[in-house]
Amino acid sequence: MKLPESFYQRTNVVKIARELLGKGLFTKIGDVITGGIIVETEAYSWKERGCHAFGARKTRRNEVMFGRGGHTYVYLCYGMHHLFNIVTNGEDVADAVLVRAIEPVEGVEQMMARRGRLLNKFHLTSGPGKLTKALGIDRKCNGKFLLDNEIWIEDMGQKISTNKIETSPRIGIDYAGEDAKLPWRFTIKGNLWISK
DNA sequence: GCAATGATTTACT
DNA sequence: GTAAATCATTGCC
Repeated sequence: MKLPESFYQRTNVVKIARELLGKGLFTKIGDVITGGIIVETEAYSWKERGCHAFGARKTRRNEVMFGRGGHTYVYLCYGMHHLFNIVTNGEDVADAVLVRAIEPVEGVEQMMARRGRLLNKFHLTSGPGKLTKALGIDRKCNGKFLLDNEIWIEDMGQKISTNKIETSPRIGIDYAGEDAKLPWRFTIKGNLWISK
């Protein structure tokens, strides 16, 4: 069952990031469905420097973050990796959740083929750039609605208890100064697909 | 118009 | 452990 629009449109992006753990992320591209369980997320808000929309600075790249919650924000980093975000909150509030890692469930063969067959399965989706490649997400997927049938999030009926959730500072945003220390990264304790 | 750079991954010294 | 790959977006000229 897909998560309802109202899930994304709540105002607390940190809480949404935590609740997304254990949910299923799926894509259907060229009639092939691939996806898995979300095991690692990070929250971003326009109120802090780590976010592209810091200070409510609206540009063509990040404008989708200013839309209503429930859309995707896909962006190319380091010239070769796509990063997948989920827009949250209401119109004109630029908050988003970065999905950093999933545990493969659906279409594993297809994901291996996309990533190249030389890898062991723990490297398949254990990082933000890797999971987008495995799921076939690229910048053409920017701005998709999560209740359509190309990219969506499902409630897997799986509940992650609070003591299974680990919080830590976000990764790769040293330039954000003090904001880089915010404990806005969430992982499922002990899961093997979490990025290092 | 143009140069600088990043929410990363991979391979190599 | 460190460096190269590689390009859309950004911000300044």
